[in-house]
Amino acid sequence: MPELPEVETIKRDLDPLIRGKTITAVTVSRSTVIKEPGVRQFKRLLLNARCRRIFRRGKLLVVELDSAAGRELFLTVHLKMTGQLVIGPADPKSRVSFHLSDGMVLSYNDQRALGELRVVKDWRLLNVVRGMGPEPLSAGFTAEMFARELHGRSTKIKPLLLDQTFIAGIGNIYAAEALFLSKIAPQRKANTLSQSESKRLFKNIRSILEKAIQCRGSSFNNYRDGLGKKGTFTRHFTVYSRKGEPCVCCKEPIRKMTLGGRGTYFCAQCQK
DNA sequence: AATCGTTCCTGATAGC
DNA sequence: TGCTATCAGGAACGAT
Repeated sequence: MPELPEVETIKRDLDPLIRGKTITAVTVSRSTVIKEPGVRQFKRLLLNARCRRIFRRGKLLVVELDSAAGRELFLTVHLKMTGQLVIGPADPKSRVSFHLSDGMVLSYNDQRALGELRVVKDWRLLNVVRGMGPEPLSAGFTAEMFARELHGRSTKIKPLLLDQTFIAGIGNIYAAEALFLSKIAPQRKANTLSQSESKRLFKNIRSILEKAIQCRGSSFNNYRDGLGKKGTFTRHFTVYSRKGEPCVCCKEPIRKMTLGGRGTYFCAQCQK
């Protein structure tokens, strides 16, 4: 599932390739992924629009455009579980295709069609963006801020890390990996973490996200980067999807439980 | 505020 | 072997 490192990789791949390009055609084969406005309007607004840049906020991709009418527009893409945004030759499996002025095609692929595409005047007004928590890798977000926020919460730490209004961009894989690296049990209440545990978790969230970005993401199921290639962080998983396999640290079998409705992998021996 | 269930969706797979 | 029920989960939403 695309989380911050995967979405960041896509953003970095696509940005230099779409800058200044004009959208010459939009084809839609699965209209339900287009959430706003209607499909006709969606196509009309994007036709002959010019791409300025693409950026990321949390797990959301945002393409900044100048419309044919000279207005500022934003195409937002949330990949959810199986979404892919890939530039290259036309892809017959795509749900939505954006044909570009240089002959390349930006394809939105999505096996399960849970993703969401929008064209909006102001991306900051989207529900998913309003109230979104801090970017874990931004310089303005400090270990002290993180510790203070944890202190005020009585909810379990692992579901809290998945809460996008608490911190942006972390999903099921990196929450599990960061907690293992920090030796913190996923069911611990956030406000029971000591200062040193909070600080350790903060640092490890950053290091795991940075390392995953270096690896161009985790292709656990069907994630692909902006050029259609797999990421390699999957081979660095310590707990995620490793139920029954020996812990890399103590050899105890990795366990799986459900927390907040999500599969949660952990080592009962190492994580306290 | 925290927690739970429901919805969306389709391919992989566990279990009979 | 072959079928079917279950599972995977990001996020919004409503109920408790």
